[in-house]
Amino acid sequence: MTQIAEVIVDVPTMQTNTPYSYEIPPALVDQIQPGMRVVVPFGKGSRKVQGFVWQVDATAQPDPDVTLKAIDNVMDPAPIVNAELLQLADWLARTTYAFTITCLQTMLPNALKAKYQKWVSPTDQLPDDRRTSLFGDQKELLWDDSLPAETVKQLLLLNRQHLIKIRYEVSSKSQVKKVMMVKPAMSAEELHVAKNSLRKSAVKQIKLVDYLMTHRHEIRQTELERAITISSSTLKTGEANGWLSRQAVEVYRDPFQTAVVKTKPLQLNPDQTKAVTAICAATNQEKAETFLLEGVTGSGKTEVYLQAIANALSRGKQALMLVPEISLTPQIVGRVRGRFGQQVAVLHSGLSSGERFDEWRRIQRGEARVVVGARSAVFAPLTDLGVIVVDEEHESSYKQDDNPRYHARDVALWRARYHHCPVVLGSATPSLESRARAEKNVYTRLLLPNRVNNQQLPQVTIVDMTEELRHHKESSFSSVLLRALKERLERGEQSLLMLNRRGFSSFVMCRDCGFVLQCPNCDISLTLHMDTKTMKCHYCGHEEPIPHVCPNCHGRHIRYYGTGTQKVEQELTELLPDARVIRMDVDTTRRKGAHERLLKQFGDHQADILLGTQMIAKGLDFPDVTLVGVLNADTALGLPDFRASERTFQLLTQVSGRAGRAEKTGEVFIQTYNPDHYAIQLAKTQNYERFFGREMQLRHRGNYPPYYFAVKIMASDVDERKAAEAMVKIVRQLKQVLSPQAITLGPTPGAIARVNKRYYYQLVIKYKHEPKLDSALFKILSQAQKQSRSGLQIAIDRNPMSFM
DNA sequence: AGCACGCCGACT
DNA sequence: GTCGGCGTGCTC
Repeated sequence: MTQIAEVIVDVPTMQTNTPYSYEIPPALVDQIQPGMRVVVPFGKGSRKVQGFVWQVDATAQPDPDVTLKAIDNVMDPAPIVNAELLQLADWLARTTYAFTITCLQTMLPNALKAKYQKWVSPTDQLPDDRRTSLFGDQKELLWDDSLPAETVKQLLLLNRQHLIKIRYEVSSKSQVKKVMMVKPAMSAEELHVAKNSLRKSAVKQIKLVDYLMTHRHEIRQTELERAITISSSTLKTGEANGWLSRQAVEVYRDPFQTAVVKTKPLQLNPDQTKAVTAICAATNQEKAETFLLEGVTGSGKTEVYLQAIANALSRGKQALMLVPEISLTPQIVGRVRGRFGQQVAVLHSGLSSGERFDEWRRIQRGEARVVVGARSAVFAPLTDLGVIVVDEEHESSYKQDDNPRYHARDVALWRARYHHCPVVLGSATPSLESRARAEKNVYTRLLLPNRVNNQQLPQVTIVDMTEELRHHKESSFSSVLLRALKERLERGEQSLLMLNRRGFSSFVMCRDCGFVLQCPNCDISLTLHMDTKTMKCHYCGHEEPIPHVCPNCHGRHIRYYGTGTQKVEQELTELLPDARVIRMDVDTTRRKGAHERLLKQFGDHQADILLGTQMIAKGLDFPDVTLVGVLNADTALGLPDFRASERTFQLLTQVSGRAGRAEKTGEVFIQTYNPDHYAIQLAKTQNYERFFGREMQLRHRGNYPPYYFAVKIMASDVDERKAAEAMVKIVRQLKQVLSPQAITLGPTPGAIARVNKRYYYQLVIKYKHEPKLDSALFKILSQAQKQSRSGLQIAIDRNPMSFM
């Protein structure tokens, strides 16, 4: 009886988002297992695509109306997606409205994605003149986008006449790095004999034989060549003569540049001990308990994580620690590696695709038992988890903003249930969702109320900028902040200056007519960049020269407005000419490693002031920083989003925590135009509990999460009318299935109505219990697929991070 | 996605 | 009368 494999094919569409049945050829019967990649024929002709074996079924009842095709090839000797991750992919696809294939690909390193190539070759029937004009003396021709249109036309015609053959090649992008190793293949005595038969002039060969006689272990070919200055041809001769053997050995690319300094567990304070004990108990009892670990900056959360991980390891289990990308600094990685050494694998965006793949394989093979990484590391192929840590659990970067729109925290909770292990959600300012669950005892709350060594909380001053504006000329710096900065310079202490968000600043406006330079593709003003002397669009990347004359009224009074980091830097050098300033924003950290380099410079006291965007608020530990200034606390508050206050509070609390460590008390200045706003007032005293209470009231009153679930539906099209029409149709359709309790907001144009020449419309639905919503949304997606040819795109975001 | 089929306009 | 334009439907 023929066996049947259910295969998820690499064709990301709604219609193909289901397993397809294939016959397993007899030769592959005992090889094919779920989770392996295979090559299958798909569609008409001989087109081949990659697929994932979803299920192998010996007793499947195939649809008698379709004749099954057979699997072409197996791409892996063993499954690369285990049973757990297959199940997870299925769950992800169902909960995020994404294709199963997209979910599978998201879980795996990019190196395992399929690479497709199409090759054409002439048949015997192809006339010789056509053959030479197309193929020259080549046997095969690569058919890709680089082929001229004329050639493509010809090839299509010839294919219709069956005069050429098309071969589809599916391969893995992955490249296992190999190095050539050399080792002696003869005994020292035999080599001695060989040496005597050599001519005196064969200097290099004699050198090689001498080396082989005295060094009996395996060595890298490149190392050997360098050590005794011989070339590879000498080695080849040596191999031919049987002196040595060469072998290509698989190696891992080592992403760690720095050496590890071994560290010991630190002494815990009573609160930490309580937390560690609780987490360890859950690990030991194999209980999928979720802990919410609340502790301000400097309260020693990391040490709790490390000891919980150590316990899991001591039980023979593995551990996963998620950290927001932005905080995944060498400092934090070093701390984990210092404790657990070679067992640690790190996954973050700074790795090359090869390095990432190698780290992934180390995990897959069980060589790495602790994984530290950003969002996508939540899919690390660990098979026996003892604890999962999600640090800074409130961070919005845990949510992926394209398909699959998953939240790493949710995936972590899923995996914990699967592995029967605890999850530790750590934060100084938990998300309202998590804190609310702790309130209802769904999560176990663990508190670290004190800073280690009882450090003082910083002194926070709120500076009313409207007041400042009345007394002084327009400046990014209030007089109090400026005075404080000068003091630090005199005392040789360091300061952090944070500018809230990059985009809302530094635009160009004409003083005469009020014209603001806009992006031609998006509905947003262009931002001034002094370094490149251009105007840039932060959404589509459009770039154009800085105008000196107003394009609208041709007046010459065109001026810069707002504050960007560059402008502040300039202002700073004017106000404090002696200060050494490091600017850190998306522009200065774009290059690989730039982020770390700047931080190291600052840590080494090569600068007095670190000026930057949000990225300076996270995961930095600089003991000599005694002043933190927030230049514009409320840019986020002005946004029409239900999470605006939460974000502002979190950011201010976090950045304030950067001031003053050890014996030096820190000072914080928060400049704002909304000095009485509760998010700002409560950040001043770092009173999370009061903020939580206040914000929950507002969320309750406004029917917002966590009291309501939400789903956001976005439609976009180059034709504005089509996007709007689609949205209207969707609303009408949804209203038929929704109960009267559901609340719909919109449809409205997107916060930025046009991005990259596409118009955006969106709709948010708030609901508590809508059993028919899910299937209605899937129906909308499959209907939209039919229109996708015309350019209409529909995206669904469940539990969106914002309603904008 | 990508391939084939199928139905209308400008050419030998 | 045909070539080939791209709208539509389907892929085990």
